[in-house]
Amino acid sequence: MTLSEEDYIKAIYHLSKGKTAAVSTNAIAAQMDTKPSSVTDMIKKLSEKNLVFYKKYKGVSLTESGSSSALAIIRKHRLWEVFLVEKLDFAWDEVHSIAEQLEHIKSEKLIDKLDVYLGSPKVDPHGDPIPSKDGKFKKSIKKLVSELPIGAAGICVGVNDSSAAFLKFLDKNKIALGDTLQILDKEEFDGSVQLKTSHATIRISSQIASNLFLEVSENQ
Amino acid sequence: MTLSEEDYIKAIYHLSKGKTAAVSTNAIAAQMDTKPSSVTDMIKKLSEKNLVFYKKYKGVSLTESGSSSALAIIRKHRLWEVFLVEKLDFAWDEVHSIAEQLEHIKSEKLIDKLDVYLGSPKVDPHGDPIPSKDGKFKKSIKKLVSELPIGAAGICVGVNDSSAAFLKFLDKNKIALGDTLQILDKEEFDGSVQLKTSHATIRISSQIASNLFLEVSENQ
DNA sequence: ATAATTATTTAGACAAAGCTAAAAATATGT
DNA sequence: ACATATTTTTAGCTTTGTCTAAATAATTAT
Ligand SMILES: [Mn+2]
Ligand SMILES: [Mn+2]
Ligand SMILES: [Mn+2]
Ligand SMILES: [Mn+2]
Repeated sequence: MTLSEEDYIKAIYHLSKGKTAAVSTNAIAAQMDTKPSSVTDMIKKLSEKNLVFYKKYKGVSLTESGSSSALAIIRKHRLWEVFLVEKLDFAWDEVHSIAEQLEHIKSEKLIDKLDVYLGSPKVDPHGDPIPSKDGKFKKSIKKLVSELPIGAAGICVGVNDSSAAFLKFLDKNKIALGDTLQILDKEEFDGSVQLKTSHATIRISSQIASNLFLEVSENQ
Repeated sequence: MTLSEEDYIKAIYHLSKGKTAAVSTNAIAAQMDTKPSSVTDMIKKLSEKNLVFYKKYKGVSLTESGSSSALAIIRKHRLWEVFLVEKLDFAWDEVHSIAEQLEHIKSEKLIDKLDVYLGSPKVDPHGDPIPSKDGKFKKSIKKLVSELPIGAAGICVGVNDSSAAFLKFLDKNKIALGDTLQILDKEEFDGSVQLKTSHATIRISSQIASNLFLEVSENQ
């Protein structure tokens, strides 16, 4: 598989995650920041290699083989992210683009040894689960503050929008990665949320609430 | 610079190291395991980008810019090799092909942090020097046993030929990476060498002697 | 000084991955 | 149901990096 094929397979995986329907050409083009015509070309190639099911005009979905390839790439991506943050001291919002490159390094032994070296982590620095070597992982336990019910608590593991303005807001309110946060109240009218942080109780707007991810315990 | 351009620049660097003459098209083709016509094509592109001096039929040599690019890639290659051996516990003869991929990852910050994490090593696992960020390094102090005079001693840092047969020979004679070896005598007739190892005094053939690298102190 | 050999370059082709513009299929609104 | 809009595909072109075969330059041998 070429680097580009790997990125397409990964994009298709992420787009079909959750949903059951086939993924559309335009959706892939948007995700990959490329043109629909290029996507059609690539889809044909992936179909030829039995990585996707493809019916003209009917969208695309991963085969068994495509799905396990996607999981292998995601495993590499997230293990490298852990390495960058834990060992090289990168900030969690700097590692994605580097891991986007490292995920394509070809050596099974390298990933096995990296996994051992990192202590076989189960989640990456953004709270996303790391698939095991055979492609299994706990279903995502990462939720937006806006999706959680009153009373729910969790560990802050990431943001949707990592703009400077938003990160500044978190800083000002002393919210950091790893902090435990609890939802005290939700205002139905405007979607604002009353949040208990490690330092204070604050009220955040619905925009903020739908940008902040918490890792919550399994049964939420 | 593309991955392929980087590999060509590195090959030209290695081929012109030591020698003053320009590097020939055929030499590059042999080193890169490709065809001379492909080399000519690539050389034109590199020349266009001012990475090499090129005169038709007269060979090629690196410009200042080409040379510093080569050193940056070599720095990355060797730092990753140190990482693989020191941190991931790879054997020194397994790391080259993986580093051949890792050397192309683009992120200055990544290499700076990797360097710090490894304690700014000065040599790679094969005894080759690691250029500093600004492209400086001690000239190679790695010599073949066959090139050294009687009396010289050094640390075993590598082999030319890593065939199973040769590695088996080293194993049988209890010669390992990091061992100190000393040349006790050289036979002019057949080039064989009497060698003091950590465990015994042995006689090695000229083939062996020209396959075994020692790191010797600067003034040898 | 020629002739033969070797090295290098050119010409033309191909596969991968992308693009634009146009055509065809599907979906939507009235 | 039909016209309009949207989505998807096709056709044709570009760039990068490779190849083979042929042409040309440089070197070596007689
Ligand atoms: Mn990628
Ligand atoms: Mn991640
Ligand atoms: Mn390389
Ligand atoms: Mn090395």
